[in-house]
Amino acid sequence: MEPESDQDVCGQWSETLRVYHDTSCELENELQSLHRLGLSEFEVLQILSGQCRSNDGKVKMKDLEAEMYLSQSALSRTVTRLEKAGLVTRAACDFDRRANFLALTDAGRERWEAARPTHNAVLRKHLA
Amino acid sequence: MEPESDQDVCGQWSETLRVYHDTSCELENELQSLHRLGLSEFEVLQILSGQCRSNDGKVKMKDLEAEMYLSQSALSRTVTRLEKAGLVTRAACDFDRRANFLALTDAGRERWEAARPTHNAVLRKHLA
DNA sequence: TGACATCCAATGCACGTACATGTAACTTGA
DNA sequence: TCAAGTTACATGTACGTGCATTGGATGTCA
Repeated sequence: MEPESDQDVCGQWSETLRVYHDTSCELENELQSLHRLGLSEFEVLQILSGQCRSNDGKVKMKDLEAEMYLSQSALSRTVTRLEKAGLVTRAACDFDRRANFLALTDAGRERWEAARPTHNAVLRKHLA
Repeated sequence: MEPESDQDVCGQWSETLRVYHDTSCELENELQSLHRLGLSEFEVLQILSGQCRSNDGKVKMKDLEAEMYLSQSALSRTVTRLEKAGLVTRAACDFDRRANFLALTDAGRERWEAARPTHNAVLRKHLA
């Protein structure tokens, strides 16, 4: 907890920028070219897959939003793209008809499982 | 150099995402509201100021591009915005008329010096 | 010199994101 | 019970970015 100079934090920020840009750029390219998925699309599939915290296969938009660095509107459109691609389904919630339950389709789970090794490989390459 | 599990790299990546998004989001907001500067605009001013590596006050677009995580086209437009705002000047290079020399105007240096404390404060807050 | 490749920067275009707003559904309190 | 406030999600709009292409300048080599 010693005080840090401006140079220190500046250098730390540069390093963060480097890692972030290099990694997310390659993630974007690899996921897009190998699996036709944008990075935030992959991240939605990842969460819906139950990989992070267990779920019964259904996740509300609000919960999804809380786990992602994406605005509500961007998330809405991302899910729309995934829905049009047949990878997720929107289902109305019986108890609160404002809310949507999202779930992976079979195709969605297959696509995610196919893309996961690619995602992990890039992370290993840049962070290991 | 021990092998890292998928969980390890995944957690590391989550942490990087958190730091990156929290920090750059607040940088963007603070610089915009207090100094009418976007983050990449500030970064251009920062480099032109000679803060990083010394320069004679003139920097070529290509050199700028090499120091930023921004495409050539995005950089070209960013500089156009700064030029329209009267913060930088484009000057043709005598020796290579393909190249542009960029330089801060007085207003550009003033804006950068005003914004620098804001930038540093946000970095300290998130990285210290 | 001339023909062709390479390089620098600008621009048309498509796309993803954030902000502001709209719409419908739920909640609260008198 | 109903009006006002709140919440969930979608959508209009503006904007910054990347990719592909263009135009002009420089380099290369025969």
